[in-house]
Amino acid sequence: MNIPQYLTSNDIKPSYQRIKIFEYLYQEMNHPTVDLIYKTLAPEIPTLSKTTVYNTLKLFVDKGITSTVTIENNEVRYDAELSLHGHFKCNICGVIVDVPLNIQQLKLNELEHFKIEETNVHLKGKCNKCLTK
Amino acid sequence: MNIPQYLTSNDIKPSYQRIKIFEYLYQEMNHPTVDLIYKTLAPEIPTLSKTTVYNTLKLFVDKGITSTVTIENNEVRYDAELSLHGHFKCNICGVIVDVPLNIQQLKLNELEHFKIEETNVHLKGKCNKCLTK
DNA sequence: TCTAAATTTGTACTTATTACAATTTTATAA
DNA sequence: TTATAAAATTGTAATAAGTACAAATTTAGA
Repeated sequence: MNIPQYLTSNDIKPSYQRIKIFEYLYQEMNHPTVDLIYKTLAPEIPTLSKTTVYNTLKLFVDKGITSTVTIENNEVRYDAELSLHGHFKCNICGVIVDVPLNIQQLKLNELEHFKIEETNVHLKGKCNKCLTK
Repeated sequence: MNIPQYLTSNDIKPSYQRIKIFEYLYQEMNHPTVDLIYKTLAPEIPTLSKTTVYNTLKLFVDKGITSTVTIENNEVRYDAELSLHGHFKCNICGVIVDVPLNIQQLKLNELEHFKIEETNVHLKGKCNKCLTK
């Protein structure tokens, strides 16, 4: 994955900050919060501002290369994985894992005449690791 | 539905405020925010405090007679409907409608050894009403 | 190199929610 | 009925995520 090229092809000028932020999202795939992104990147980008992180993620979302995960109501998380999938969050260790989803599974008669533009599936509980401890 | 009795049977003392707040939730079924509950009830309960609305909803959630709907990340909504269901929010008019769900539809092999304690399905798009305008 | 546009940054502001102490109400026992 | 303790409610202050916006910096083109 050539990130500058990927950004350019999505109508985003590949500035240093944008490349670094997308690189982090894409390589970690850890559904980070703005705060985690900021705290992780600030040491290597000493001038980084949290506003830039907010601005950049908003841009990524607008351009369609990142989606938001609102599995908790007091923080937004970000995800560079674009295929349809849900999320499971472990209430013990806090890890968020992707869950493959078949959209067909959710097709519902009740919404036949509705236009569904966004599908979010959020599961919570205890992950395998924490259960076997 | 006898609300005082219902609250009592769920280990909640049926104070005037609690009865009124639950009554609103249960009768309107409109997935209100704290703010909407407060603004709606304040005229009939002049001494009502927003903190009481927060406290009361937290109590309802703890006791299991209300659930939260985090379909938007900047506000929590509340729901007195306890059966498993999802939510659809219209991006135009803002209405939130319940969507029946079959849990079986979501059973996923990937989470076989996970313990799922909560399932949230949030859909967004345009409702029938707004589409035909 | 100069200039305009785009980007980044820092500060102030907004707003949902929480913390907490003071007040009020309720329930109980003398 | 009255005194008292516990519970509930209230108001204010604090917290924290996110936004607004203007100033500073960087980038790109002439």
